Amino acid sequence: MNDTDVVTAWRHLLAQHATIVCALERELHDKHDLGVSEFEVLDRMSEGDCKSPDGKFRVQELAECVHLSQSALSRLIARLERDGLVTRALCQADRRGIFVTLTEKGRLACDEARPTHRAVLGEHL
Amino acid sequence: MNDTDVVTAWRHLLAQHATIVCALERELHDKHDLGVSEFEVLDRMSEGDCKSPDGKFRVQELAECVHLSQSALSRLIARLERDGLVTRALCQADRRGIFVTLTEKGRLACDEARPTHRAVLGEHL
DNA sequence: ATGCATTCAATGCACAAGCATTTAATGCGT
DNA sequence: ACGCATTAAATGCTTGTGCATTGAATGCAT
Repeated sequence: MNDTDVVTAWRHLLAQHATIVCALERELHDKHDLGVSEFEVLDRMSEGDCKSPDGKFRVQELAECVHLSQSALSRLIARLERDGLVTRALCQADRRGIFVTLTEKGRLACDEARPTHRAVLGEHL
Repeated sequence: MNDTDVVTAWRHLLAQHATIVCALERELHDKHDLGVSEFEVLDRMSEGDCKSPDGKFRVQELAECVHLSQSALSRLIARLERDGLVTRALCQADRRGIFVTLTEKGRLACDEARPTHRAVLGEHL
């Protein structure tokens, strides 16, 4: 793969990313009052992905899942908690860590938003 | 393409994007004191891409090129101008618009950074 | 047991991005 | 010629992000 091809591929990736993120942001925000990253986190949690061996969610792991920094995810979780979509609970085993859990409201919001999410992706992929 | 495949493809795209942007940001910043968007704009200009029919660069067109909003690009251009990499000049034909031009310093900076940029892309694509 | 390095999450801070608005210039219709 | 809608770019404002730091808890070595 020569330089020109690499650059072409990269620009294609950038364009796709920009288009889709932008479309998702609009749709998810308008119809479900959710940001892309917010939905991504909820979606991962509802799948039981990024789970600790003990079965709950740690900030660190969720962060890697959605390609955000630890601090960004800390604040994102704070927003989700403020909106009642997740709860933060102390982890007794290691009291430095916290467990993040989907609330019923959170699971519901995610389930409602998922079709929109999938539809937008379907249009563009 | 079913839902699962679409989501898999999307997550792959997100992961690639995050990894590459992150790597580019680090390398370009450390070695050339440039951000990813900054380089992208300089690179496009050095190619003569995103050009007006009359042969100069308008903010609007550059913005579309690099998938940024008009306001974001306005400020980006301001930063590049502050650093002496581009100049803004009034457009006599339509004095609402401005022409953005690469300076010699800008062209040089871009030429120096390009190998780094291509190398990072090569590693990840 | 005590000290020290390490780890997890939260926070202060700086900065880039988008939206909405503003300012200036243009073109069009009457 | 005048007003009015339109367009280009800049700017005020808010928000999300990352880096660096902090604070608390842990584990390990002595």
